[in-house]
Amino acid sequence: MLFLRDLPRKEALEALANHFPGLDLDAVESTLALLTAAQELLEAHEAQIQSYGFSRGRFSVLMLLNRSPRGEASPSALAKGARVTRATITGLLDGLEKEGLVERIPDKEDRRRLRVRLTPKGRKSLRRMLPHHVSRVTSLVEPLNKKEMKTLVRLLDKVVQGLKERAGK
Amino acid sequence: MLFLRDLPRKEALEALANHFPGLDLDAVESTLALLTAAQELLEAHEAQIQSYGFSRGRFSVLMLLNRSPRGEASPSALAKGARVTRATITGLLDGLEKEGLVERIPDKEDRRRLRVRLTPKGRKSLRRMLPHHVSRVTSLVEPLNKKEMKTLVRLLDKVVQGLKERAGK
DNA sequence: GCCTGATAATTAGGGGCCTATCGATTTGGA
DNA sequence: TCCAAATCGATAGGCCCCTAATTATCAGGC
Repeated sequence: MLFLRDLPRKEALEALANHFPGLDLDAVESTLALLTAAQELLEAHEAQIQSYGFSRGRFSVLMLLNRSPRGEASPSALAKGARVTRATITGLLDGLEKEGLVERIPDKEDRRRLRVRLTPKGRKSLRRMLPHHVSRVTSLVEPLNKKEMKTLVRLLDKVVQGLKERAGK
Repeated sequence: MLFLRDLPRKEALEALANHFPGLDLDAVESTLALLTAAQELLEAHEAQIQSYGFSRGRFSVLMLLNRSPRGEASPSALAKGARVTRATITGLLDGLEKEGLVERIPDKEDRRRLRVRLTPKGRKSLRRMLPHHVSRVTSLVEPLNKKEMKTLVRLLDKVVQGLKERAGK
């Protein structure tokens, strides 16, 4: 962020233009809009998840399990899916297990492994919040009509694509 | 997030449609694109800040100070600007002070207060990274042409506006 | 059948952020 | 004038996430 979010956008731009003459103000403005929107969206999303009483990490684990074949997955797979380290998964599972939402089952084929499984309570908990969650999340784009939605997807894909291409510096 | 990011978008949508018949798939798709993009953008941004050796919080504090009248601000003001609590600012200032980038100065008018000031070293540190930061951040929207930028701003503003309206439940 | 190296999950320790609370100070109304 | 409420920064304790190291197990080459 350029940390100008608190200023009216116009002033923010002028402030920047003063410090960095030759800046493409349209680019700055859209960047600002982009990053600000990104932050607001994720904050809103996080707040919603917390309203169910879960942290983002725990919610991720539950969602991933819910989607897996038999409501089961290895900690490593969960780590990959939730985009956190295996160490973090250990902690998340500790919490979820203590709440009785998941259980750890030793794997007899490979004794290094565990299988993590949703308990009935965990499944129930998910079933209670999922419909609300989906409808709530989906309502994010409610202000847009179909055509605008498609345009938004296209433009965001472009930006993200550029991000990935530039990732290798 | 609906935690379908790892699936090809088409499959993700079908998976959802199975569980929630009657869902507006266009809305889901754009929501998915929106949240995914938001996360990727913020992650890239965070990574960039960390490449300067700062946490997001510390970077915020420096940026806010850099913009204030005499490179000074109260901890409370910094908390508001950086969108963290005063408790968090205390910790961030501890770190920045230890690195010699800011200093805490007692306020003689109101002895509850402090003034936090950029040290010359802090100022120098900012000057070194700011141009790079601005150009790098701005390059996010490089893949878009002017018209697309304006469209993106308009659509994102709509979404964020809707977010705020819905904030009061 | 062993050793070497990979892989699984955990542990240890750290940073960032939070809420709740505290002690000091200022302020404003009776 | 005085006292209750508000405000300021700091502290305590908790959760989430990280990296690095640890322990247990497995797999492949000899």
